[in-house]
Amino acid sequence: MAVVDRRKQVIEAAEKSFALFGYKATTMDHVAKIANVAKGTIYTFFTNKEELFDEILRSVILEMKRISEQEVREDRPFFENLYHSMDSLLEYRAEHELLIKLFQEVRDFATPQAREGLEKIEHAILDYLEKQVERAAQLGEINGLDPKVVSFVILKLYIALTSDWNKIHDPLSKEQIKEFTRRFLSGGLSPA
Amino acid sequence: MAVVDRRKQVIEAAEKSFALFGYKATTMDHVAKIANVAKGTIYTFFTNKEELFDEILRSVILEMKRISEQEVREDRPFFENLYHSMDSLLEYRAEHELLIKLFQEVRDFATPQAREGLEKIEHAILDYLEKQVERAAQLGEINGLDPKVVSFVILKLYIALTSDWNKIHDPLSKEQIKEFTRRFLSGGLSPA
DNA sequence: GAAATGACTAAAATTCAATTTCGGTCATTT
DNA sequence: AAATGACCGAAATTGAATTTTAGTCATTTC
Repeated sequence: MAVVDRRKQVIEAAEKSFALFGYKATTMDHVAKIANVAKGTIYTFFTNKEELFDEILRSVILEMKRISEQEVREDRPFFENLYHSMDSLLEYRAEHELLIKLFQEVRDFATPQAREGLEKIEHAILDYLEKQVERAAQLGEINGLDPKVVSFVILKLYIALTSDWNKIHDPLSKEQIKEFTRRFLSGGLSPA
Repeated sequence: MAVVDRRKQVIEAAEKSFALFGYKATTMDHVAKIANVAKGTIYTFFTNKEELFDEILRSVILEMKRISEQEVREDRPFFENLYHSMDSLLEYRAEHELLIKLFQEVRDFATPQAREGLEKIEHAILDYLEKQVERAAQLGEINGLDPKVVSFVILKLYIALTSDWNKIHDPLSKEQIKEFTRRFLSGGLSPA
């Protein structure tokens, strides 16, 4: 198109700035500058800073959904799909600049908007996980425990192994995590 | 005894004050006042405020150990013992004034000493849990997954169900938690 | 005349010096 | 020898002055 797409410019600038400086330290003036746009222009597309942030989050969530769906094959067993989904999801979570920055911000400054943002992402993951769990339950691949609780516990399990664990021990390798979750989720603690 | 036990007076005063005001808001002057003792006297027993706090923590940990051991019968199955231990432990954690105050303090002020205190307690629980898990593994009651990881995951599972869950949903009843953990730990997600 | 601008405002955040609080000491008292 | 509490310096708190920033809107641009 002949005229520049200012909305896109704003979004791209905001993506960069939020990922680089986090929510609090991103100023609307700065976003406008990077976007090569006057500040007022931002407000013709987004009612305020939080809305702009929301837009970025929405696209992150969409991207995460796309990534994890890539790993799912309808004909593969639930555990296989689950492992690949969680693995790529948590890798994304651990490597995406914006998410890293938001984690830091929550830890160091407790910025409410950053916390809420991460909660939204976690919620989206849970929603998606729940659907997979429900499907597996219907196919009789897993037992009938409440899918809401099951998906919640699965997510917490993965976070425990990939991140909480590292606060007191050396990180587990991907192979160790895969092996542990496979055995733990498929048979619990019962002897083989 | 004829002479008053000043050490005991100090400890009791500190227990009260830490439980009532948390770490940061407890002043040595105030502890001295409650204990009916001059401030200098405290320093003949404890080198500094952190040491005094540590003394209180140590007795809390001892009390938790006592409580959870009360629930363990060598002749009962591992899962039974585990459930009763965790249940009483987490109930204690949720009801003990000092621990409640420390959780608040970590949440609201991020006081390092309060955080470290809670970490010490969690570590003590993990140590104890690990021993139970090792014993059960030796008896062939559970499989041979790494006891360190298993106990870590068990603790995280209980915390997920008894406290994390409540941040987004109505609390689960004790019965629901018991039933879920029993089925989940003994058989994973596999169909019955 | 619709879209874009950027100077402007009110509110929020930051700074910093003055003041207060508090952990820890130690000369004196019991 | 044990206990005390006035005292000290460091750290935390306060609040007034200053700066920053989200959001507005009269003006300009195309």
